[in-house]
Amino acid sequence: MNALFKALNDPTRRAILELLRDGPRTAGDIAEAFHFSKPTISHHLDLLRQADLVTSDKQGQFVTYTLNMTVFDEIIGWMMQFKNSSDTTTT
Amino acid sequence: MNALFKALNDPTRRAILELLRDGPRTAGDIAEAFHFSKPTISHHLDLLRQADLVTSDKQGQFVTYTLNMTVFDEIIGWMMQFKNSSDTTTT
DNA sequence: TTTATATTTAGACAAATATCTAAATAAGCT
DNA sequence: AGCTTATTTAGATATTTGTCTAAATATAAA
Repeated sequence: MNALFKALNDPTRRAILELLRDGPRTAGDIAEAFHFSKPTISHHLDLLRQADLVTSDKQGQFVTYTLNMTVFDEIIGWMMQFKNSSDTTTT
Repeated sequence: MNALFKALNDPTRRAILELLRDGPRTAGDIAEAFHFSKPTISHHLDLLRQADLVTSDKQGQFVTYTLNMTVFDEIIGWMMQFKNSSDTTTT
């Protein structure tokens, strides 16, 4: 949970997730989409991977990153716990 | 959105939110629930307020903090955008 | 085997963050 | 007015974070 919120607490990393929403991308392609150095993007990808928000897969020289959507359920669940806290109505 | 994720990126602040789930609390009551100084908790409450996750209301000497649940919809909405990214089925 | 390409690792550094103590502010009480 | 209680503000400090350049690693191609 800690790694998850940590990973989400950066606009570049959130933008990377939004980019991956359109499909998997190689590290190089992701780096080209931003005005940061490749090592910087590599570091961001590492944090996203630590949070399990993305998976990586090496094919030859290329490393492809893919969005892992299952984790979002965890956060949504955490959020939901607040939504209904003082709401006693039944729909 | 930035202030929101920033506020959520700290275990103490998330614990404060969970505490407020059971109802409003004064700054002092919240501080007592943690092993940090009052100024530290005051600062955390400030960040939560900046993110609009809580509201504060001064009654005499006491400041009561209340969970603001409407903001959670914003995050849940952001999350949902990922859940359905590669899901083309219509329910 | 040398060269080129893709990516990560290492190390440095400035900026942001979480925490503390001391002091300031504000309200209530005697 | 003076004292007490509740909370915030100010300033200091150690840690974490985001970024960079240079170097290392790994794969492919010639």
